[in-house]
Order: sequence, then C-alpha cells, then structure tokens
Amino acid sequence: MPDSTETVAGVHPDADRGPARTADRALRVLLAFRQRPEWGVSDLARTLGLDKANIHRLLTTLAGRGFVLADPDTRRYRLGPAIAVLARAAERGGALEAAARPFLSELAHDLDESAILNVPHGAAYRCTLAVDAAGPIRYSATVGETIPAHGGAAGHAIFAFYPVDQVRDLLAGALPKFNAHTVVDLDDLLARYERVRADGVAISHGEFDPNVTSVAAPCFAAGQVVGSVVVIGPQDRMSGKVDTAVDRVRAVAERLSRVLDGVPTTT
Amino acid sequence: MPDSTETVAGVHPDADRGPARTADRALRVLLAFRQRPEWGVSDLARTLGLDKANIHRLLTTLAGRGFVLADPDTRRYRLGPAIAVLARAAERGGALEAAARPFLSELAHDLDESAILNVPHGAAYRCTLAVDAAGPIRYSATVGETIPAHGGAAGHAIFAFYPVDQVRDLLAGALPKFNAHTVVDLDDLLARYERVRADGVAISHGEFDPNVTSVAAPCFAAGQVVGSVVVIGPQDRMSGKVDTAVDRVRAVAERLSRVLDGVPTTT
DNA sequence: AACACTGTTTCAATTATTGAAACGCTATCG
DNA sequence: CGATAGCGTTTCAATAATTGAAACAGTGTT
Repeated sequence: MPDSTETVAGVHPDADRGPARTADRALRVLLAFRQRPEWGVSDLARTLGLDKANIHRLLTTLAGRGFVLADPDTRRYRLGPAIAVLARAAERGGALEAAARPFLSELAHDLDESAILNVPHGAAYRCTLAVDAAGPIRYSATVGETIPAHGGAAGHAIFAFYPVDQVRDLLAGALPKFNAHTVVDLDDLLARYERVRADGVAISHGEFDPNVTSVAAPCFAAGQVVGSVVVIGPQDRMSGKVDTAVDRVRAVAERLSRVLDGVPTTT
Repeated sequence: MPDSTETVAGVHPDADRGPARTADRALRVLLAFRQRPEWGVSDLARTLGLDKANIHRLLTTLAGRGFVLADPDTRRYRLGPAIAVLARAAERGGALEAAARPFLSELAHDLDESAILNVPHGAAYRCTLAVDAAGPIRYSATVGETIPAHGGAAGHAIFAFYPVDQVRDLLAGALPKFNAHTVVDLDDLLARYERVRADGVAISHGEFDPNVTSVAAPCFAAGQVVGSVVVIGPQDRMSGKVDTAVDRVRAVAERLSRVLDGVPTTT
C-alpha cells in the first residue's frame, strides 16, 4: 500500500492536475503516526523526504486544530484529541457503516439470521450496526455494546489480523471466562487466530453467549483491519447452514473491503 | 471553541505568518463531519464559506488518502477508514495516553472496575483513554466524550487544582443539573474543591451518572494539572472497595505524575 | 421546456507555499 | 572545557502551486 509516494507522475512538466499538495502532505504527516507514535520535526522530515521547515509548519498547523499535540519538553509530536473526536463521528456516520448497511441487509435476508458490523475498540470490539433477522427467534444485537476481544467470532475475525505483539500487549492479564467454551488461554487464542487467518473466517459455537453460533469475517481498508461482519443465531438453527454462512460472510466482507478501498461497486 | 474561523487577523494586509492555509482548510473539512455525517460539495462549500471547486479538490485529496470516501451513487462524502486507522494509532500512542496506559491497566485489573484518563478541555473534561473492566457489568467509557467540569469526580480532581479565579471565570453562568446529587452552586463547588485538594482525591456518588461511584485523582506535569485518573463502577459494587480505590488511584496518579515529569517515555 | 441545482473541469492571476540558509539552543564528545 | 553536531525555529525571496470565477455536463423539479 503506497502512501509515502509524493508525486505520482513527474515525467511531464505540465498537466499535474492532481490533489492539493499542501493538504496531501499534511495527511501524510498524520499517517506517519501509525508507524511511530512519536515524531520529531527533523526525523519526520527525513522520513517523508521533505524539508524541515515545511514539516514544522505543517505540524503547527495540525496542532492548531488539535490533530497533533507537542510535548512541550521533548518538542516531539503525538496524535492529538481531534482524532478521537473524529473517530467518534465516524463510528456513527462513517463510510464503513454507510457502506456496510446494504451488505448486512443482504446477509440477514439471505441467511435469515441477524447480521452485525463490529469495529475494534481498545482491547474489545463494539457493535456499530446491526440488521436483525425477521423471525421472532433471533439474535437481537445491541448497537453500542462493547465485548472483550476474546469473546466470540466477531472478535477473533478482528484481532487475528492485529500484530501478534500488539495482541499480547492488549490482552495482558486474565481473560474472563464467559462460559465453558470461552478461550481463556492467550496461547490458545493465538493458535486460534492462526487458523482464522488461514481460513479468512472465524466460527464460534457458544464462546460468548451460550447456545449461539456466529460466523465472522474481517474487512480491511488500506491493508488494515477496520472491522468484522458477523452472522449470528441460535446454535441449533445455525448448525445446518454454517457452510453457506461461511461462504456468504466471507464474500460480503471481501466486497465491503473493496468498496472501502475506493473501487466502485460492480454489482 | 471556534474552529470555523478562517483567518484570525485580516486587519493588516501583511504579516500573516500563520498556519499553512491549504492544509488548515483540509482539516476544517474533516472537522465538519462531526456536525453532519454526510456532505455534498456545494453544501460544504457554503457552510465553510469557500469555493465549490476548492472544496472539491480538497475532498478528492482527502479521499486519495482514505480520510473521506465518496458514495459513487449519491456523490456525497463520509468519513473514511483512515480515521479509524489513525484512531487506533492514537489509542495506543497519544500524548498522555502513552504514559498512562500501563497505569490504567493496572488499576482496572487490581480493582476489577473500569479505569479512565481524562484531560481538561475548556470548561469541561474529556475522556481520552479507557481500560474497561473485564466483567460483563461495568462502566463502559466512551473515548472522546466531553463532560462539563462540575460533573463527576474526574472533573473535580482536575479543576480543584486550577487557580480559583480561573475557575470562577470558566464556570461563570448556570451549572446544569444532571440529577439530584449534582453540585450546582459555584460556592459549594469551590468548597468541595478545597476538600479535594486536602485529600488528593475526589469521590463522586452518582453526581453525573446515577448509581455510579467514581474515585479520581489528579496527575501533574511541570507543576500543572494535566488530567485525572479515575476508577469507576456501579455504586453497589464500588461501595465495598472505595477505601482501597482511594489508595490505589492516588498512588497511581502520583506515579504517573512522576513519569510525566521525569524520563521521556519511548514506546 | 425552462429552470435550479448538483458535481466536475478548465485556466490565467496571484497568492501562499516552499526550501535553503541563518539562528539559538542543548547535549554529546573529543 | 571548548567544539561540534544535532535539534526546533525563524526568516525571506523565488517559484510553483493554489485559487476562484466561469463554463460544462448531468438530474430532478417546477
């Protein structure tokens, strides 16, 4: 995923009707913080291949709106509170939620079970969008509910694609046991993650809620996990259609990922 | 909080060595999405007082890095996946957050309740980091949420250490009453602050959220309050461990303060 | 059928951006 | 202890990128 590319085409001297350069550089500065949480002016300038003075001005501009924050002592910059604010806005009305809605409806209708979108939230994940199944007996999801990372397939489908050391960091300490089927050992969980990565889906039989089976697949944007799509229902009813659910959920998650990367929907 | 201001001073024709205008405008475009989840080009241009063509270029620039995403059908823009990606980075590597994280985890684990970091934000405070308790019943904090200064122990622990005249200035006007236990009189609040300064901790029994007890202690950097550490949970469960919580929270806040004043944290 | 409204493209004027260089400053090293 | 190398910041003239008005192409409404 190229994001440090400055100019796409500099061959021809003219005809560079591209994006606004100054704004684009500011965005590149922001994105640099996912490689390293803390940057100094010179270091960042060297990394991005830009001038010191230029980076300095961009950083103060970003700081003026709260997107970064300068440690007064070390003179180094970290991401600021405006990011968290925007993230909250995105959780309600972001492109992910908007794009996922029709896909969830499709899943819920085809499989006749509830479909949910989850996003990572610290060492947990949060349900941001749900389309319940039509029938009276169904999994009724609560939008806004937060569930620990190791609880259920939806969590596996997200955190399996986190860097392993980050997972160890996030899930340090005892993992609460929700019932007999909960994965409580960290190494067991990491082994489980390996299979999830290989399969592209996670399946849970009552690991969080008892007697509930769920099938989840990750969706990506710019090469990173940003959430998971889940189909979930009562265990006895799901058992007959797990295979179908696996195919559908995986396909939908892939299509969603493609939309998020900017490729227009082909269907 | 003015954030739609274009130029700060346009009186004098020269001497505008301010932030980079193009980048700043791009940030204002981003911030507009917390007012409305979806924007069209013309509408946004009118709201920000800028030209259509200008906004269009900025939006495509933002879209190029994934900060916004255009619905191909409606041609309207929403916040994109890059926001969520950055939010994840900020959750781990924000300024204070980097230093506070291990302390919060320790508190949450030891007391088995949610632990939160708050920072002052005008006449309010904002939750910038939360480590939720493990169990199913817990205070689930929302990162980015802003709460008025006089609401809850976390606010007391911060603003008790502000200069008194500054507090009078900030909290001039009526203080909203959240429930029966909210402190709404400024003099009562200042008296309360005196006790908080003496104790080094603030305790709230349902002053903001009903049936919720919280224990908060301030953390300092360079002699100034920069935030507060809170342990918070359901009132009935907390009542048995308030004394323990007071000791732990105070101790952790002091250790955090020492870290902030001492060795530069490199993650 | 004309209208009002989108989003997009074009293009010359000008304005804001840019990068090199100079400036304090702190820490490291010989 | 003085020199040096690194940092972040400021300055400023040249330049190149931004800008906004206007024209364009659709769409849905009146």
